[in-house]
Amino acid sequence: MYPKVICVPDALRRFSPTLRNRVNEAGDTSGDSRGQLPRKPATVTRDVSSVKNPKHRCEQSGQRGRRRTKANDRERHRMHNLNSALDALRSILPALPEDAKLTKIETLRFARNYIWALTETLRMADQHAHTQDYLASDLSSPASVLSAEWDSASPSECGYGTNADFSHRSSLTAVNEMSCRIFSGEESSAIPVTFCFKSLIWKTT
DNA sequence: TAGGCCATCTGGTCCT
DNA sequence: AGGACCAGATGGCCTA
Repeated sequence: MYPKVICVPDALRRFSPTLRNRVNEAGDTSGDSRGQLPRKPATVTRDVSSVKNPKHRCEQSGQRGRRRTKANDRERHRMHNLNSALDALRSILPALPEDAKLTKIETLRFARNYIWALTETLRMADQHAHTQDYLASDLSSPASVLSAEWDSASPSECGYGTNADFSHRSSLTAVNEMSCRIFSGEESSAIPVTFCFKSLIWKTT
């Protein structure tokens, strides 16, 4: 189903407690909260005269300049909306370890793979129900997936990838291997499927 | 210093 | 004409 596991060392850094502390110390909760300093205010425009690229040396006065400024504002607003949508997507994904924030591409990959994982869970639950009348509750509905619990698991338990896939990355950071068990309500009816947290992020199409 | 991620600016294209 | 969307370019910040 999934192709190869990709190695994203830079992204893994965000799971490091050390880096998380840096973020907290900076106190930056807006914009980029990945440990970088706050950006310039959105209303501050770039000094185009300092830009070397001729493309950026456009006339900023007169009607053309006003149109360009308005277009820039719209584009900024559009990108902010896009980022808000990404934040909304992050908010409904399972909690990350130590509040690490996924990058944009990681968020999209995680969401895609998480959807796949949920779909697989429902499919397996459905199969199980056919054989043992296992789940009387309506597991056929995605809304019935009430919670996701993270716990520790060895990479070999994940089912995707191999130990070798993770060993070199684990040496880079103090990342805990994470897995996700998806419940259908009561814990006693936990679907016997364990997903590897990192696999959901790193797996690509 | 290189590479990753990001915000922003910019001009082109398409649509209303 | 003006707005939305897109991709390229640029520079800042950060970590290894």
